[in-house]
Amino acid sequence: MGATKLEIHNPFATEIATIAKVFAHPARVAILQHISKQNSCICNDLVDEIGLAQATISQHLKVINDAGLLKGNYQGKSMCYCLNVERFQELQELFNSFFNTTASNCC
Amino acid sequence: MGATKLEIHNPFATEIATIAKVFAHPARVAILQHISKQNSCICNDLVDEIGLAQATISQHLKVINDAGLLKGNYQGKSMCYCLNVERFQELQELFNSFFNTTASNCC
DNA sequence: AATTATCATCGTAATATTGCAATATTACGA
DNA sequence: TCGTAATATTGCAATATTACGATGATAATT
Repeated sequence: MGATKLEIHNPFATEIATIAKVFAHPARVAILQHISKQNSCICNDLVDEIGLAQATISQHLKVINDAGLLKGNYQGKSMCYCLNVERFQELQELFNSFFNTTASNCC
Repeated sequence: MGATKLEIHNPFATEIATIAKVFAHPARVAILQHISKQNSCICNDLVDEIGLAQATISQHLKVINDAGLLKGNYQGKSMCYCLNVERFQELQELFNSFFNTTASNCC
């Protein structure tokens, strides 16, 4: 007991929760903001900007990337991260469909 | 080390993360869906519907309630929960403003 | 008042997440 | 290919979250 019982919930609820988890940490929100603000950005900038260790930033970037939200390619010695805007907007629409259907069903 | 360094992040990022956390568990998403679908609903129904123990449902309801998303009042022997639609839409707008500003800033 | 039904809270165990140091990997220039 | 800079991965400690049984509180019923 104690573990999240993921399997018992309906797929849509699980999907929304999975997406929400990506945004459920201020460091990841800040990283997304910074990446989009900079057009492209390297991990080292984020370390300075966010104020966490390089290993920690890299770990958060992995979570964001696993959600499909990054496009990255090497530029010289460093990674150039860029927001995958299509995927980002896809998640926004999923969220909005949850919000809209839930709210409209209500009393 | 290991603890979430909440205090170092900008207030907007922290706010978005706090909101996202509410939706970051499938049980809470399912609870919100069920509450809105039923117009009003009592905790016992949720226990049957979601498949978690009463204490666990109650705990999730507290998280949802702390976010201002519930209107509840006693109805006979049981609590009648109802979605606070105004607050719900407020959170939706906050989310959308994050999505929109982040996406529009991008390369 | 005792009983019953319903929900909240407490205590605790199990699991997940966060953060960092140390180390590994990758890419490039000399 | 050696050295260096940048990022990823690993391992571990600290903290947070999730889940549930037990208990407590409240309201309607008996």
